[in-house]
Amino acid sequence: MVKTTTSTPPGHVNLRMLAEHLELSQTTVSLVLNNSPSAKSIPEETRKRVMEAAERLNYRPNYFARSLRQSRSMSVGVLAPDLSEGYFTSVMSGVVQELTAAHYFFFTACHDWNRELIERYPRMLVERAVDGFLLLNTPADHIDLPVPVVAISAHSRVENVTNIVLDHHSAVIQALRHLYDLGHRRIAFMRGPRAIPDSEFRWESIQEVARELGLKIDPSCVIRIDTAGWSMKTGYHPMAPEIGYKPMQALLEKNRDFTAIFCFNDIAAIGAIRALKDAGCAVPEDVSVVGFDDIVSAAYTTPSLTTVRQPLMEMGKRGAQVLLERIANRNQEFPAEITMAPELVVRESTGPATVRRKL
Amino acid sequence: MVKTTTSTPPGHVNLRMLAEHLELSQTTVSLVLNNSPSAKSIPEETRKRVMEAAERLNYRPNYFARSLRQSRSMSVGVLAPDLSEGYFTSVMSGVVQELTAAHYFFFTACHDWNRELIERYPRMLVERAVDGFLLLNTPADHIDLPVPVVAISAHSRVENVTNIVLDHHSAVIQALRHLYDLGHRRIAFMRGPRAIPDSEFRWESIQEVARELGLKIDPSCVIRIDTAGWSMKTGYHPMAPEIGYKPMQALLEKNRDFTAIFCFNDIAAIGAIRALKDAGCAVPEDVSVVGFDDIVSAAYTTPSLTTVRQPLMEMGKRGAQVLLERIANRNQEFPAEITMAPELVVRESTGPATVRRKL
DNA sequence: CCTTGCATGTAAATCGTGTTACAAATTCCA
DNA sequence: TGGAATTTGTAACACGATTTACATGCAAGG
Repeated sequence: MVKTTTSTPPGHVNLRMLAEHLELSQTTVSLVLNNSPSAKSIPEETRKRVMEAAERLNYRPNYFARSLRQSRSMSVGVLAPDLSEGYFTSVMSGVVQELTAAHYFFFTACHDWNRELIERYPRMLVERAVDGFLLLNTPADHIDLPVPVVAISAHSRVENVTNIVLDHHSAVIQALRHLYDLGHRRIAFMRGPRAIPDSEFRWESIQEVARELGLKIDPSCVIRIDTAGWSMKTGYHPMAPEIGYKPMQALLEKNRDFTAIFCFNDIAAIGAIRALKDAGCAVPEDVSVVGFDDIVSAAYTTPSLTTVRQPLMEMGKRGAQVLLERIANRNQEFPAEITMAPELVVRESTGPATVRRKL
Repeated sequence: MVKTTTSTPPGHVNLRMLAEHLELSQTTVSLVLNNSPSAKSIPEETRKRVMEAAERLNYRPNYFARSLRQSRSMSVGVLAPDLSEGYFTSVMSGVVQELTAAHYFFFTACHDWNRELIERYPRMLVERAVDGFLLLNTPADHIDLPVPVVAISAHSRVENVTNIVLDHHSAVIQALRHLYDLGHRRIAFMRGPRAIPDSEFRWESIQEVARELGLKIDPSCVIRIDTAGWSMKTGYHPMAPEIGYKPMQALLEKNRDFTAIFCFNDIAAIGAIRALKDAGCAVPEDVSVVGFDDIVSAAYTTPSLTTVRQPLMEMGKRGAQVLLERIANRNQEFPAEITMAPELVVRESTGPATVRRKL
């Protein structure tokens, strides 16, 4: 009995077959198809024959053979904490546009904040010969890779890494100025988890801007998103609003002496609003809430979210552009940091500070 | 002058170098490392030497050479409409768990409902020798692929495709029964976009169940999510709540004679609630809203969403399991369809039907 | 007549691994 | 002791495209 399932699809034609069909050598055909510089001596007539035959026989160069030879894969690795709502989704929508246009595909790897995975996945992807890396919200400090790396929302000054960062100072100024102008003086803060690179930078900007505005930060009004227990293995979705609900609830139990809260991101803000509501606080009448990111849902929640818009899609787009640029011209200079401008979007979750009765 | 930049990283050791170092042939080394059956004659002593040297020299087989030879890639292709909030994110969280555990990576391609891309991307990924496909929410009718395919939330009876589907009949019974028991008799429906495979199946179940319950469906109370204008190229995020906001708004302008609405998904429900609120209708006092999916945000919106929980993560998990199973045993029987059970989650967006004044 | 240059290509090496077919040495056994 | 079987390995090819180095024929120029 004959094997009926061949590994290559039946009609699949390779370079040798194409060359035989044309009664030319593989070299000639290859040179023409790749429009190689040393093919300039090949007459137009032959070129045309080759192109037509390739088209007609539906010739597709074997991806692995080609990659083996050129040692490049036309694909990049994307390293992210998780496939969370909001951040990942928004950034990637920009990334996808650019990569697709350049005929690049991408591998996604989720490290789930696991230190070991943050180091292992890049190595595994290098073995798969990705041409470059896109790091989303992932510390790049201890990563040493033989290919270009672009880190979005990270701040590591590492050779070989281009950082795409937000102007946090400007972001914080806009948010706090807005609250200040509404009369808020006692503002609570929900800091981001330690693992996220932006967290510390944002917090430093907050302290700085608070000083500039003459705002006192009451340590008992500062809470922090806790990543303990985050794990995809448990099936727990890491970026659920719960991350904001819990700390908000904890804060409300010990201290209600604030009229506004500045949350680390929109997801957490949605959770925080829910916690406020469950505790009998109206938003924005009793407490104003400011989020961060401006995810797509932010405009549709009730109340809709006042938030600092991070141009996530543009950051993804820009990041991918730079990466592709760096891949194409490996030995060229490249920017070490690109700063993007945030923009405050005022919606319903903030309002004038009112003198409240002690709840 | 000597080339200083070699294509392979300096310390990178290949099979030849490893063999030379061991003073053995490449064959022997290869046989041992792959634990090939014809290697059983190689003495334990030699095996051990080989393994140790490979470990010590940190030998990594070249991915392309290996794939070229074996024509398999240890990666699968994921085809989805977009990287939307909710659906994609939830399903993929399950998929990632399984693939990662099996040392598989995946390419993601977004077809954006473009017919041509739905056919082209699979071909491109086949060229990259993915070992199988996972189709998310994507029609598989006209796809003919030489590798195993698992379609999640599609209903195409195509040879070679395993479908992971929800029991829509059960889902609709639970939702409509719930509304019926709350006294609702005039129920509006927001149908899904034509492009999404689930849309028609869901709608058929709705008509069927409505008959069973003796509910009349008023055609003027049936609206439909419109995909016209969805496009990633425009930067418009396809799965924004806006998809529900607009049709709801349109419905309210011409007809307010209903006390509940059953939305195609949670994202649309969030948009619909917003539209209701903007039109002066309270949820659930004036209109009850039922969503579909139970995305992570559903529990945190205001009001929180009554919705039919689709076990998206489990569907992704199960889909990936089946795919890996099929890849491992190519010639084996496999299930053509796997049905998952939905579950109604009652929250705040539904309440008793009240006799309302004509608005 | 001999060299040079150009046009038009081709043979063969290369990338790194997996695998088939075979060789040399040793042991076994009647 | 001669032949078969087993052990221990190796040479060489396949995978499919790219690329270097070289070949051939022909015209021009000295």
